[in-house]
Amino acid sequence: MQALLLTGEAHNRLHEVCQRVDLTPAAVKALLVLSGGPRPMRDLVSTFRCDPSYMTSIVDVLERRGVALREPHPTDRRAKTVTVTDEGQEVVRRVQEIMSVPPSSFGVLTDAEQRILLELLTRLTDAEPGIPAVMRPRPSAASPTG
Amino acid sequence: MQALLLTGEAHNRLHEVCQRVDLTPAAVKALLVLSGGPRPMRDLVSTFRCDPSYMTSIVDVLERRGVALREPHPTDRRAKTVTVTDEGQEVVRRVQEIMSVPPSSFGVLTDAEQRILLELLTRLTDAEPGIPAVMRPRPSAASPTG
DNA sequence: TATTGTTATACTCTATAACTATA
DNA sequence: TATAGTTATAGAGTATAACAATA
Repeated sequence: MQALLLTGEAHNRLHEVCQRVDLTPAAVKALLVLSGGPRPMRDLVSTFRCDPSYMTSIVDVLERRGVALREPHPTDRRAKTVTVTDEGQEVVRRVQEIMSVPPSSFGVLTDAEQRILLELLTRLTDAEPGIPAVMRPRPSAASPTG
Repeated sequence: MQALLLTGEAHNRLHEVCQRVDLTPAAVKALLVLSGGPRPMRDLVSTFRCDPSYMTSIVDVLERRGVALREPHPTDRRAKTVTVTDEGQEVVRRVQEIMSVPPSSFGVLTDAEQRILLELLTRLTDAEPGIPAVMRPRPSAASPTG
């Protein structure tokens, strides 16, 4: 199961990931959402419920880092779509690999208990509107660290 | 059960709490830890793994707001202990009351499932070092909002 | 010499206001 | 007139460096 509880070990792990891939936490989250397919900035703004100016600065980071690209929107000339580059997809894979290893504390639960926890959390997050699909819990083959 | 998953609704709730009690999120967290009894600044610094200068500014907020007090440490004259005032204890009660109502998404789980989730999360957080007692999950009489 | 805490400062994160271009 | 996005700027949040007092 994914490192869902951003507390203790998993919280530190997110910062570790950001250093490893040389991106800020906000940029990593935006990149994960974008890995599902190109989107106009305004979609990102509504997904993250942030100010448009802040999203501009986040996408600036993604472009400077070479992991995403602004492109003209096909039908609306005011808008720009943001697309993940090949290097960006590689970064996404690295992030998901690191974050999919559960914190070592998961070792105190049996496999059956981990499956139950996963199911309950999945239903819980499904019932919360506005959580992007890539950030919802889902199964993983990995075993706990530590 | 407490609003443990700081995602979606519960995340917004924390910000709502901060506005209601006129404190920053960091100050609320420090106040919760201090409600367990007076502590020297250095303890808070190690609990929150932050810089001492930042803890100085957080305790400044608590003192200006009248919810905590710096007092001389009984044996170490370099140190200061931080104590919650009566008004501070009242604020703690209000914070705990608001945060103990589970997000409405918990309504998708049966009571039995909520108890299982609580047990699993309790064991998980018990296995994570460095999480202050007041921030661990625990039972609550309240029903989900919404 | 090491530790507790503060001050001054700087850097990161995020929002507001004013603006351009397009719908 | 309203919407998509940018720029410039300001405000929170958090850290680093230098320091005073005490251990």
